[in-house]
Amino acid sequence: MPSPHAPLPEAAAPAGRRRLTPQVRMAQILDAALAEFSERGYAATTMDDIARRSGLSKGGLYAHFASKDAIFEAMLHRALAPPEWQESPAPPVHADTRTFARWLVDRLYAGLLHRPDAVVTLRLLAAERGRVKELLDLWERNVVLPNVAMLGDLLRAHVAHHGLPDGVLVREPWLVVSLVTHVLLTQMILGREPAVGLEHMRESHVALMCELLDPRARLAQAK
Amino acid sequence: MPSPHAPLPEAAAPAGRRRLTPQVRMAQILDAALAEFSERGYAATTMDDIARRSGLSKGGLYAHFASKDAIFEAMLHRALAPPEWQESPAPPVHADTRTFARWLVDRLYAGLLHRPDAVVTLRLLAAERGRVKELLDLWERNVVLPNVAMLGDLLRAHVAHHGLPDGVLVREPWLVVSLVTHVLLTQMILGREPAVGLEHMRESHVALMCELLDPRARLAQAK
Amino acid sequence: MPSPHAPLPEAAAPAGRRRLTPQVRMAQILDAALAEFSERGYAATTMDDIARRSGLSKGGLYAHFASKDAIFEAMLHRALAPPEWQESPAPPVHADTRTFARWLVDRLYAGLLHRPDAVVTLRLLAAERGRVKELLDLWERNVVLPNVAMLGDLLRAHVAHHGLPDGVLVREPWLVVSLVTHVLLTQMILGREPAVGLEHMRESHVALMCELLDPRARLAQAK
Amino acid sequence: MPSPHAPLPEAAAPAGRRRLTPQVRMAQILDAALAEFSERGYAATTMDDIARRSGLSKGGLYAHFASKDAIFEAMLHRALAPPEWQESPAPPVHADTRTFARWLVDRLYAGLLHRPDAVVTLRLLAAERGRVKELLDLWERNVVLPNVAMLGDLLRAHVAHHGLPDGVLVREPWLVVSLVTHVLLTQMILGREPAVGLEHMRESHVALMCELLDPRARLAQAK
DNA sequence: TATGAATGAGGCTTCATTCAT
DNA sequence: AATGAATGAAGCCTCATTCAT
Repeated sequence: MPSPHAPLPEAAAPAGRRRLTPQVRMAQILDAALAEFSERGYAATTMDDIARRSGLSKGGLYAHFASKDAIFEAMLHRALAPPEWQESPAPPVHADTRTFARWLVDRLYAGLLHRPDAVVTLRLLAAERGRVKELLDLWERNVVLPNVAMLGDLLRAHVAHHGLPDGVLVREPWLVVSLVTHVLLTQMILGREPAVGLEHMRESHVALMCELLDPRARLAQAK
Repeated sequence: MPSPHAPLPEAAAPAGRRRLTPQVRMAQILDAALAEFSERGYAATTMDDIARRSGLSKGGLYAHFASKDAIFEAMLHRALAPPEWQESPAPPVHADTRTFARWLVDRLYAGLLHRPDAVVTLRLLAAERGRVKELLDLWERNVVLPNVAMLGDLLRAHVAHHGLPDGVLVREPWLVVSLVTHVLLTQMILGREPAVGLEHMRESHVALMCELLDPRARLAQAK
Repeated sequence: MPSPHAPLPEAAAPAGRRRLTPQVRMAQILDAALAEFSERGYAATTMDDIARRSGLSKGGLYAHFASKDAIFEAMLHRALAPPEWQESPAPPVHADTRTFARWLVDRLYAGLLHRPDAVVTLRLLAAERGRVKELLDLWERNVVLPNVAMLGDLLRAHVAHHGLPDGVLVREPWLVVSLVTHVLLTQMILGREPAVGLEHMRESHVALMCELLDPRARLAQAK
Repeated sequence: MPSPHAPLPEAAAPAGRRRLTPQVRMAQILDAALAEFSERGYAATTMDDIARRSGLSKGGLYAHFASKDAIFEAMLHRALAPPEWQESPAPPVHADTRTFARWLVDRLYAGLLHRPDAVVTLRLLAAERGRVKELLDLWERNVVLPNVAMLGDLLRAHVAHHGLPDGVLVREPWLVVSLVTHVLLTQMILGREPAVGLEHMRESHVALMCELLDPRARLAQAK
């Protein structure tokens, strides 16, 4: 496929123009749309931008989507689809607290911070909030709340199994999520990881969770 | 939304050509700009929107600002100016931990969550990040980092005064900020307070800080 | 005014969306541009004027030219392209002086005064001089100077062949050009031919050249 | 008077604001107008340009002229006013031909080429021809034609006095004007003197006139 | 399906002119 | 007389969308 920027020598056009299946084309378009929308926002992104990045002409987009808005919506629908949790191994609820905390933190980082699309999508959601109200509600109901609930179940199970003292963290599992949102916000706004480094932050988060879940161990250690 | 910068009731603007001092006009324009930009984003906001809301004709804006971009930048400059910390009373470093924690949390909530402009501005920063890179760096250096540093000083002072055990929170004061960013993100993206309510969240935050700062009290209480 | 570049009768443009090849469209646009620019000047000509005259919508122009300025420049480039001298018959250098002089004057008149575009273009060049400096230099180097040089060659050849006395005209061939610029200026400024009439002026020019080239014949005649 | 570009420190404003007589002010404005209009043309010149150059505010212009067009017209009226010929010394009609020719050429150069305003004004006339039709007619009747007529008188007187042979130049005095228009056109379009230099051209013009007026002298000299 | 010329609405900006001061 | 904020009408240009090919 000739790059859209090349002056395209007429003779170089291959005999058979690439004809892709609609599914592949639409995926290409949505990829391009995510990249472009997240770089410039909805209003500042033109159909030409998307067309160019997906290797199509402007008019060609309309063979697959009815409008710019339709592309945007389809793109977000795909990006906000609930991730597959099933394939993950069983959570080490019965392991020692440090192992358990590290596993939890790793899950959160993997789901939110290590996926480039996640930050990009959140940025778009914040920017175009007015355009996608109902999609946001859907996402909260289907993705956010269930995940927080599951988090609570895991925490309760771990505390019960080890006979750890009660604490806010167990009663308010969203506080765990709260921890990583700092990194998220930094990336959303400053566009880069916090200065201290992701690895350092993860260690701090694990340590914090350990202190909260097992204060006795901390006091014993502090002696 | 009553902007904190505009003491003028908008309803008082009468018809007819009214000449105001540039200072007043510019403040009006920036107020209008903040409101409009944060509703629709930079690209989707028109000069007509801003003009209408500031009670001016479209052309009239150009007597005060050279371009749409100049308005945007001036607006953010004003919004990101370091707030006045001096007027606040002395932090109760020597008070008991709960009082100290509540004071800290209150400060954070007051500075970030209870000001309507703060969320709105953060949303704009996330959306138009590419447009205001250098402003963001400035803001981080002049506002964010100093505040985090001051937070660390306060925490260390409190812990030292009361002979509390060492912990992550003291070593990594940004974790405290981390707590409220969850609310911030929720407001940025969902456009409303978390379902559990701000008051409830504040209590949880205070409790969490107490647990982290004074684990002995928690264990004693848990008996 | 039928442009020499547009073989298309303008009246044939029907309503409805008509797609033409870019070459044809661009020629139409440049024709329209020349007509409009020369009527009102660059600044006072609107894209709507050009669009209307080329049978296109305003936006349509931008499918072919990036800006008003690009149209202007392309139009002048075309207008200032060196004319085709090759097709003309061999200059009658060896004929008698009157025939030779008449041939030279005819060439100048044909090249400068009888082409409606020439005056119009010169007017534009004078008016928008600041906008097209480098184009002017190019034109002088590629068109004006070579033509003056060729003029000198012809004059020298004629004088040598007939054994005529030396004179300023042969040493300074630009004086020949000088003769017709009066008409040019009149047309540029007054917008019409001089009151005495083009035909009369041509006769005067021929006579003047004869007097200068062959003073002996004049004196013989004057007796 | 504070420069319009300076940020004007309020306190620095001198006690008495300069109040000029209307005549002086209007002359200043017309000077500024000529300079600005000739640099950019009518449409591209703004009232602000003129105001700035005449040391006035935009609104101030309207205290003296009713509109932009009124300024333009007044400026041209002043520029096209017939020059004062009376003060010049008597033409050396009875001197030898070379002296007479040089005097004539000098007059033309002084009147047209050595006055910077003349070229500038002609450029404006060519550019804004449509705007000033009737002014142009007036100028032709009152300035151009009388001067050409006077030229004819002088030539006839000189030829008669010296018994020189009849020739086109005497019958068609506009041919003399024709000579200098080449320089005029060059300056109008290329914005600079011809490459060969003004002095050289003047000598050539004088020589040409001598050849035309007195062919016998030329032939005698050529022997 | 795909292309890209074409449309038309609308956005940013300029500027002649007005007018309160 | 003079200032300069303010208006309103264009003007240049962009872009989502349509449609002939």
